[in-house]
Amino acid sequence: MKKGKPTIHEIARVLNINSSTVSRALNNSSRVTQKTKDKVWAKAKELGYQRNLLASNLRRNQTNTIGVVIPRISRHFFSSTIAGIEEVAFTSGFNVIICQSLEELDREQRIVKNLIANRVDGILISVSMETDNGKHLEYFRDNNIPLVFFDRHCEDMPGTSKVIIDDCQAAYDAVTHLIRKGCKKIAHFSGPGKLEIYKNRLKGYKQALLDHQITYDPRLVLSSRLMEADGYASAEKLLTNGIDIDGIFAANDVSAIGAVKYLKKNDKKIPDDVAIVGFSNEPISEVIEPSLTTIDQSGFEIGKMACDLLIHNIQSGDNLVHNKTIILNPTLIERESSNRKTGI
Amino acid sequence: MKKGKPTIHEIARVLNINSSTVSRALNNSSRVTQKTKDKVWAKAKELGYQRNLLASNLRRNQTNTIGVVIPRISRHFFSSTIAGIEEVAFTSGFNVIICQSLEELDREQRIVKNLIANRVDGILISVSMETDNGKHLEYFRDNNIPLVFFDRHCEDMPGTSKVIIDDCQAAYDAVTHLIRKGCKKIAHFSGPGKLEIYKNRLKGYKQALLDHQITYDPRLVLSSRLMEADGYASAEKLLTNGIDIDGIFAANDVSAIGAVKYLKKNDKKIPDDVAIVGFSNEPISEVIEPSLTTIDQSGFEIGKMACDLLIHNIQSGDNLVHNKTIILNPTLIERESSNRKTGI
DNA sequence: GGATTTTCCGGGATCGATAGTGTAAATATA
DNA sequence: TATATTTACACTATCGATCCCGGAAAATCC
Repeated sequence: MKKGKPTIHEIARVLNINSSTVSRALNNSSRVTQKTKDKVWAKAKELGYQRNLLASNLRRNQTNTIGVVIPRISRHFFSSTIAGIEEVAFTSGFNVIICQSLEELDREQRIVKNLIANRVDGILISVSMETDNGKHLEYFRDNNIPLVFFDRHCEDMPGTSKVIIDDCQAAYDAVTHLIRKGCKKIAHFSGPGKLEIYKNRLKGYKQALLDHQITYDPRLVLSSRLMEADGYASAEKLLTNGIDIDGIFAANDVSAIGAVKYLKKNDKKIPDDVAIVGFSNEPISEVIEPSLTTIDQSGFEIGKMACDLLIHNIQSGDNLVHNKTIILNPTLIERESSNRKTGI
Repeated sequence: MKKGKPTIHEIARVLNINSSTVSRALNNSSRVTQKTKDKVWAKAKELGYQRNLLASNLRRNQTNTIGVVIPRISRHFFSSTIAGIEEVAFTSGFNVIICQSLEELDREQRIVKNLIANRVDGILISVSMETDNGKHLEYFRDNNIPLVFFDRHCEDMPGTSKVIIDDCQAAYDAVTHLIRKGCKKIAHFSGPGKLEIYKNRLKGYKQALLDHQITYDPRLVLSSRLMEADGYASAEKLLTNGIDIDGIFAANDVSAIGAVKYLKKNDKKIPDDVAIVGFSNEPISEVIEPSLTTIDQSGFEIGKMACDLLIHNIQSGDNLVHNKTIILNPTLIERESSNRKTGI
């Protein structure tokens, strides 16, 4: 007979008290007697009352929700960050909306608009490969809504917090590791040049070569979107063009695995003919044969720190805290794909 | 000087027209002149107006949002379903809220409550391993909010749509495949007995044995939460207890891989000593050595169909459609882990 | 016991957008 | 020109919860 969901007014009507009192009772306000609270709680349970968060959020002008924008959830690194984010968010009473850009700027822009329309209290974002500026994110700065980058960030937004890893150092370590293992001609699979993280990984690559008196050869750097097929194609391109290499540093594991597959298929020995280092420590990198040397980014930690920072910014309401950058130091995980006998 | 975000009233005030007209103009209603629309659009852009979905949703009593509850996004199967879900949802103008239960009933209940409070228009759910009844989901049925199960469903909710695979048949095929390859003593790694899908996989396992005159030995069925460590432990348990096996049918890939790791470590040959079949076709199953024979569930298709069904139910508002069950037929993918020479 | 403070609750406005109805102006018709 | 009809917008209530203000009742004090 009553079709709609019960509201506080419904409860108020039945109990013959005012709806404000019901609201206060449900919120456990000190301005209501325990006796009244009990009555209200009982009746609410009886009617199956469920607070309408739309109304509540509208009135309070806050949603207790944070938006998370990532390229794709199927990447282990990102699902780890989400796990970290959710852990922190949950204990602080925040909800999380997860959105995937699928590496498309267009989608990312739509998502961001939508999060704004949904009035999230803050946003955590790791931008897509197509994102070369933060124009679509300016709204947050202008409206004083906290935003924290993690991992992939925009260089044109200086006044923004971020939690990143030292990509340059990580790449430097990876390449140095290959050099120590005796590699002289190291190729680098890089991502879209727009992205800071790939620029920095390239920078680390170059610096490592420089510091070890190896001349930088631009033909050895191949840019792509770093999917498995890209890694496969890049390896193929190098070998079929007769470009001689004895090591590969790939900017992610997936492309490294593509290379592994090509090399194995063409009877190249890993690591003895070509040693390989990936990036991100995807679970698959441990299982593949040979297992892949890679850089562990500890996504879970990054997620936790980014979310901590964001919530802190939300709760302090203080823009002065906004500009905080946390740089984590990733660690090299040595596995078979670089385990040569022929070290220095 | 103006701190808050602009509203339609703000636009109305500036243009000296009524806010309803602004609303209608922004919604491109035919009840407003093009001239007025142009003015409103221009001013909205100028002020950086962003519609407040909270208010809009409250007023319209619909959110254009569907809630998705899955055990964990890091599982490839689930991230594929999400991709399918998002594709369909997006083209129909729906937003998606993704939530992970992390296989905990407690979390699942909280998530569901929260989705209700957020007034989602419908919900897609694949329940956690701890979920043995649908009590926390009754609200949807009672309030006529569409709900569609996919993959993991509750048997105690007969009047609910679901998109599932024929787990029994898939298991039957998998075990028959092992038998054809010459296995006589096939172990089965099963999940929590509460879940329909694991019951059905066990059923298919038993039926296949029966149909091929192999006696069912309860000692060969090991239940766990099917994590990698569980598979490892299960394999260890079988071998150290001196239980002789020559085949394993695992109810998911992750546990199968645990077994692979244990067996390789203990110098058992796969597939000649023990042949293995997993379930789900996780990407890792293709990469591991030996590559894993498994069942492909085509998560993307399941997600698309489930979302289609849900949106149809939402838009028709018709409870008669609710009870629709779609059963997909999964396919066996043969790889090295079951590729024995010693077939029948 | 009267005055003052405290306690507890009611009334009404409000958040921002939208739907239904009302009304003046514009247009069409006679 | 007077009337009927359409057009284009204004007005107002509403969604459900919350917050500020104020008033009556109860408790406290002198």
